[in-house]
Amino acid sequence: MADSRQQKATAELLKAFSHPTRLSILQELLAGPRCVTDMEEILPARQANISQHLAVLRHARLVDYAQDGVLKCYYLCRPKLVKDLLTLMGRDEPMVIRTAKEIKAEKKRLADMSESSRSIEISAAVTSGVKRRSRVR
Amino acid sequence: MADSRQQKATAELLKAFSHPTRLSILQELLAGPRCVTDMEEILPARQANISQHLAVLRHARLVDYAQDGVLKCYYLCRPKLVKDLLTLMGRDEPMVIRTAKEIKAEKKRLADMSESSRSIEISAAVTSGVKRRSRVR
DNA sequence: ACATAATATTCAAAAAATCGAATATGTGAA
DNA sequence: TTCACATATTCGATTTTTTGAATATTATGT
Repeated sequence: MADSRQQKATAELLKAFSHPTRLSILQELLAGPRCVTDMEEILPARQANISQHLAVLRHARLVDYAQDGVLKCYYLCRPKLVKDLLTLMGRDEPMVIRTAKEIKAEKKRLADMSESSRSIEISAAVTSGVKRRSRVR
Repeated sequence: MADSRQQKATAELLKAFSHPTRLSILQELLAGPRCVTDMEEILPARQANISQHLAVLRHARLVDYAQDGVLKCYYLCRPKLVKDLLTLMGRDEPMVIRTAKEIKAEKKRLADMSESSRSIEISAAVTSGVKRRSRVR
C-alpha cells in the first residue's frame, strides 16, 4: 500500500486547490451555485483568468456547471470534500517540537510493544527480502 | 471575511502537500520519525531530491527534525493536520450532478426562508454599496 | 439571420517548480 | 586532524503554471 499512483492522483487533486483565486472560488461556491459574472464581482481577477481557473477546477472534477440560458451556473461536484478541506486548513494545531532523546524513547516503547510478535516480523522481513542499510542508533 | 491573505497562506500550505514525493514522505512520517536514509530506501528519488523536498516541507512548517548524531530524525510538526488531510483525500465522495432547474428551485427556497429578514438584507446591501450588475434569472 | 451578453480558448511571455549533478557542510570515530 | 557518512545547498536546464490580450464560441432576444 501507500501506492505511488494514489500519491500522484492525490497530488494532482491538491494542486487544483492550491491557488488563492481557486480557493476563493471554492469558498464562494460553498455558499451556493454562482455564475462567472457573480465571481467577477467578488474576485480581484479578470474574466478570462477566472474562466481559466474554473477550467482547472473542472478538470479536477471539483466543480461542474449547469447551463442556465446564457449563464453557466457553477457548483461543487464534491461539496463535502471542499468543505472539509477548507475547514481543515482553517484549523490551527500547536506545533510539535521533538528531541532525539524523546524519539528514541518512543521507538523503544514501540519495539517493546511488538516484542511478542517478533518472530513473525523477522520471517516477514526475510521473505520480502528487506535489507537494512541505514544505521540504527 | 474570506480574507485574500488567508487564501494565499492556505494555497502555500496546500502547495507543500501537492507533490507525490512529498506526500509519500508525509505518509511515511505518519508512522513515526524517519531519517533521510530511511526515506531513500523507500522513495524512488535521489538523496539530493529528497533533501529538497524536505526543505519545502520544513519551510511550510509541516516537518522538523531532531539531530541524532550524524542523522537527522525528521518528524511531523502537525501530525493531526497531516493525518486528517491524507484521510480526507483518501475518501471518495459520489459526484453531484445538478440541473439549472434544481438550482433555481433551491435559490427560491433560500430566498423564501430569509423572507422575514428581508429589510435587514436590503439595508446591509445599501450601506455597503453593493451593486448587482449580473443578470438574475 | 443578427446583435449582444456571457463565457471559453488560444497564444505568448513571465514566473515558479522540479530535478540531476556537483559540491558543500556538519558530526562522530579513529 | 583526518576520514567517512549523512545530509544540505547551489546551479543550470527543463517543465509546468500563471497571466493578459486577443479572439472565438454559444445562447438568447429581436
